[in-house]
Amino acid sequence: MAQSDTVTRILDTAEVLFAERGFAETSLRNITSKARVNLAAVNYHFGSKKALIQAVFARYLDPFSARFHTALDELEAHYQGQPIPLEVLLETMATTVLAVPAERNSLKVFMRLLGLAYSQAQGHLRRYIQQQYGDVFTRFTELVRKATPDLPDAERFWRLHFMLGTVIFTLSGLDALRDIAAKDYQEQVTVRDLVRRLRPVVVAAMNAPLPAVVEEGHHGNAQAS
Amino acid sequence: MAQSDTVTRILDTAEVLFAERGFAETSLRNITSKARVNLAAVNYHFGSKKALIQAVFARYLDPFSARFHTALDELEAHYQGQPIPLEVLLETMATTVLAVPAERNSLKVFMRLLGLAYSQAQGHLRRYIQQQYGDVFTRFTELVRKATPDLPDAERFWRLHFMLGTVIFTLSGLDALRDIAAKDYQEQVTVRDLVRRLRPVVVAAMNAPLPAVVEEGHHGNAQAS
DNA sequence: CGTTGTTTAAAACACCTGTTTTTTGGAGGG
DNA sequence: CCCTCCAAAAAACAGGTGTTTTAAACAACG
Repeated sequence: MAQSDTVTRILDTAEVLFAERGFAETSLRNITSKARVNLAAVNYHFGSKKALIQAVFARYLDPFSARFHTALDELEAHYQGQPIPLEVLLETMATTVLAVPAERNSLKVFMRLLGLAYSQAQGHLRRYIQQQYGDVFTRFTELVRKATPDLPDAERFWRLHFMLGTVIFTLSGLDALRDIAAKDYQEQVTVRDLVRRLRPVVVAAMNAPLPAVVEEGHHGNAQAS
Repeated sequence: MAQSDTVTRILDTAEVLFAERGFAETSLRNITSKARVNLAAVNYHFGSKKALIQAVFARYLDPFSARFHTALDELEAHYQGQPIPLEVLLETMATTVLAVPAERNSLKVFMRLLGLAYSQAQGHLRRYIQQQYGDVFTRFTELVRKATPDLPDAERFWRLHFMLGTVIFTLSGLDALRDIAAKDYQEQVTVRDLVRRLRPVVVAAMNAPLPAVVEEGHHGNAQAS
């Protein structure tokens, strides 16, 4: 028991502290002291702080990836080659995301971590996630492509990322937003309530009319780099 | 010359490094050495690292706040009490955001900073921005309220934050996204191009149908804190 | 001229960082 | 029993952190 206990206690403590304060702002001593574990245990079991961070993510993303793959398998079997409606795809993804951390009641932590993965520079993390779980995302976007055949590829790409931003931004900053909302609207929102509000917004955004074509001629001081 | 030169050189260097690596990951020695300025100059001129961070933001947000107020003044004068259409409000905000850093060709930095302000914990920053520039945002949301009278207050609140997430997430992570997009779609996007794509999406999202009412009865294991 | 206040330079301060090494403890297996 | 193996504990390491202090340079003013 003593063996794995230390490892999971480190992971449990680390994910909470990371979610609360970010990676750079959380020291190994913060983690080990709160987990009542020796400082060297992190480097002993994980090798480095970077590896710890990746392990924290893997504990969420591995089950997510597995669940999502099987969910998509079932969808494809059910629709037998016909395009899966966009609403169904989005619903499936939402359900899977909500299901993964439900077992440990840590949906909030999971969302915060996702937000951090994108915002904190931490180049190694983005690379790790990309090459570890990129195929699930690729598979999903391919299904979305079949579901929205009228959308130009580039446009769909951007809109998917727009909506990714909406969801991650909202759910990862949920605590602060919830405080404001509760103060102004006497309403205690839950994550599931937010997902309910997000659904029509995301669908409408994906189905929005195409942007007006930009007039050629003076492609002026558009900022790059 | 020597007086203000040091200050602006610190600010110029700091904003770039902050945008690239975040606040905690950027040390004062990084800044001062790259700016070829003495280390103590930061604490001398700004007092602390926190104050430096706030000063970096103030240099963008002060002009933005001023410009946006006058732009809203003109809109209100033009529409004389009649509700200002949502598209006009959004367009005005976008124009103002784009106008502020255009003078120094630092739109990318501005966007990254906005993203960091929300994602990095840095409680002091959120508090500073809130109490320093909260009134502009309040004024804007009030105008949006008049522009969308059919939307329940809570729904509008959330949708505005959804769209805030979309914009900040997209524009602050623009470099990474641009790389992917360029690789897959042979398309070199500019910020202005993205804004053009964002416009119909945001409008459609704000005008999306209301979410289905949740069935009462079993308000089950919705996750909170 | 001397004095004053402001800016820069250099050094020191006290502390915290991730990581490594050394030492200790205690199960299994021969 | 001894001995190996693995985990934990304690200590040390080398370097970086924000901030403060001490010296020096320099302009402005009487």
